Amino acid sequence: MAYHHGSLKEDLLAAAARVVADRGPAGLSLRELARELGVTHTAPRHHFGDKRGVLTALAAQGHRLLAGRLVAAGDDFLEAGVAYVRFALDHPGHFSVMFRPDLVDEASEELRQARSRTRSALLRGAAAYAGPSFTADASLGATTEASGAATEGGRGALARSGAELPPFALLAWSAAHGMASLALSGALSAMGMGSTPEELTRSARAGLQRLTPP
Amino acid sequence: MAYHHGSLKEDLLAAAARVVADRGPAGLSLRELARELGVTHTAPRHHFGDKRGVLTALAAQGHRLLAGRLVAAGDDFLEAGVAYVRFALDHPGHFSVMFRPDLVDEASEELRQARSRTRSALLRGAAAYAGPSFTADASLGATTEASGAATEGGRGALARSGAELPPFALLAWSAAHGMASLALSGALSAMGMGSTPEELTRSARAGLQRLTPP
DNA sequence: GGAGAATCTTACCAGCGGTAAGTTATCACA
DNA sequence: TGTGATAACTTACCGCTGGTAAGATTCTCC
Repeated sequence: MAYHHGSLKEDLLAAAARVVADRGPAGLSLRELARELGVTHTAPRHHFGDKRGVLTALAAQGHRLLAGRLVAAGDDFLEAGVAYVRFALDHPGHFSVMFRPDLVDEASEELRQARSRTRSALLRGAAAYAGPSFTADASLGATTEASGAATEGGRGALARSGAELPPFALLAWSAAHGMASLALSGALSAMGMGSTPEELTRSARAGLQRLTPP
Repeated sequence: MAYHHGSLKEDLLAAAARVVADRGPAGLSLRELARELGVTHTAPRHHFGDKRGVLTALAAQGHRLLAGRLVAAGDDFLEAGVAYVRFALDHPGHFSVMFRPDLVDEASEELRQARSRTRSALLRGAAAYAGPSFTADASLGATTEASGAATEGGRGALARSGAELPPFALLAWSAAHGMASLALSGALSAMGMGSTPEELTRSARAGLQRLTPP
């Protein structure tokens, strides 16, 4: 066994995603991860600092993935919502830490940047749906990795002032988020409302269609 | 100090709700709770078995409270949604374990009964909104504590088959759940969309109003 | 007042996250 | 080519946690 693992950082992240996916963030043990990868339990510390660091990196990676999917859905509000749900089902490990500020390092610059992309994509979708009265910044740069922190200048009213996010947009985001959360946590089945991913996708689309812009 | 604490079970539950409310389920330490109440760390075991047992009791208590509020909101679909969000904000400790089957003891009869009340209340609200084409059982018995397990007979189509919950109802529940979750986890503020409880309540009402029944 | 059950304690175990200090490999550069 | 700096990883330790087993104390009720 080589002293240098080679790709410990990536492997740790991938293993963490897998474990979090089926045991939740609380069920993650750095020592177990390290054992699995054949290193001692202090090796991860070098790359991520501590457990919080691992979850932070996972969240950032997730935000980059999600933002990419939302942008790929284009200006279609419905498809963006569906894409949100599908992302959660496809990457449950990432999803379950992405919107949990209590679990991550809020000071992480990597996380802030990644999260800002998701935020922009969400606002852009809402703006497109709401019509010309709201305008979001078009230059979201969803694919450039090292694009630096998003600048606040040159944005539309919607993108600039989050607090004034129109209720329908907040509700739509909440709906997609809630549906994904309920499904992933197993609450849907526990409440006797089991659904396959396919049914859930259909329900999301059908439900969002009943939501009218202001 | 008396050997018998007197109300250890209730006190433990109340303390647990408080701790979970501001540190999450993972941040709960039975030992810390026991210290706080002046007993040794094995005392809780007698009442709840283990940590999972505490969270299970908390979830069951929460479901009874929530079901009560939903029933109190009557057949008004909008108000039920708003009540859902308000409940989450009022009882964050309870709420954060109620829809997390991974954290509780699924075999608990107390939990099953409590959860069944919430389920009935949710379905009843959806049925009332959807109109006479869907009918939910009227005898939900939301106040009788020892009513026993809900019988499956004599229910309307909506209440009987959860999988066929109409998309708009699932979306509405998801929206209320998602909004509450995002607010409680701090994700709303983290994404730059901070909202006070009052704003959130208004947004929930305004958003749900944009949702049309089939 | 005595039997039995409920309630709580003492003593112990393995596992976890985290820190400090030391070892080994790789890489940049003379 | 070799050497010094740095990155990558290890060993050894700490306190805390949840959980179990076995025992002590108090209450209940006949």
